[in-house]
Amino acid sequence: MSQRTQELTDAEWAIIQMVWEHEPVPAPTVQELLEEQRGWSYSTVKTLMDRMVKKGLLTTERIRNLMLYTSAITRQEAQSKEILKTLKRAFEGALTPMMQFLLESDHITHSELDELEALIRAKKSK
Amino acid sequence: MSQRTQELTDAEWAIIQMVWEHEPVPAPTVQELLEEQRGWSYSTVKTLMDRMVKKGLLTTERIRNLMLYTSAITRQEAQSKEILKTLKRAFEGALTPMMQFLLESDHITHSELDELEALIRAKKSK
DNA sequence: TGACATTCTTTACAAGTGTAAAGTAGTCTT
DNA sequence: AAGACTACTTTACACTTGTAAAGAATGTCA
Repeated sequence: MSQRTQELTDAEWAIIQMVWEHEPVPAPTVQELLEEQRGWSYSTVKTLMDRMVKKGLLTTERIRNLMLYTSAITRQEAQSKEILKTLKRAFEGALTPMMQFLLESDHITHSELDELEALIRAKKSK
Repeated sequence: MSQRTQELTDAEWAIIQMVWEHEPVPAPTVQELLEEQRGWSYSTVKTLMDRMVKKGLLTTERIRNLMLYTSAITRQEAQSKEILKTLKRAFEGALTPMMQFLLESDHITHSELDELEALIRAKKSK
């Protein structure tokens, strides 16, 4: 059980985000947190979370009758995996074209550009 | 049929990459091109491609007995969709953290950094 | 014209995903 | 102790995805 290098599905992303922010957290709380955003019923959330435990994405600890869920992978790990997937699939592994694409997409503000410039400069001087 | 704003699966990415590079292209050719990489049989490739037609990702044109496939979305559209998905899922829509993550992650070379810097500067002056 | 070869079509099937209803069990309140 | 809450468990079901075998149709060469 639980070979990690799993990919997260969309539903799993929604859930694990909440877990990262609130862990250790019981399923009902996660359901409430996602109510608005997704409109999932308790059953749905609980089912998803239990599947995630089986996959090794979350772990549980039982306190009396309450199950508390905790993430089993870090946000960084998950982000990294996700980005690499996109990089491989859509850009055939080439990082610069992907960055370029991001820059060119119109969703970037002037101040974000400044920030990035600073980041690059910092990176270069290292 | 064929509302577009579909996401591509992994198999679909593999196929459409070949289509972009060789279109208009018949299924057997795509199968040969992917033989090495994926080891898919003709049936598999053909099934996938026909599903993609149904989804509006590819179109076909029949010449006598040969079906030629052509992409119905551009590489840019697909890349954009893919990146936005990652951005939304994994970075809650925040572009700078994602770029930062990319910068900090792997082996960006010095010259790539230069390139990016230039891109940013160009973008800013626009 | 019959035998190959090539390509297309039909059908299938298991695993994974999104979604949840219904039933059960334990806890709290009066 | 009965009823009401709350949380957990079981079961289900349709749709998508990866994978392909088997059969049908068409074209080609001897």
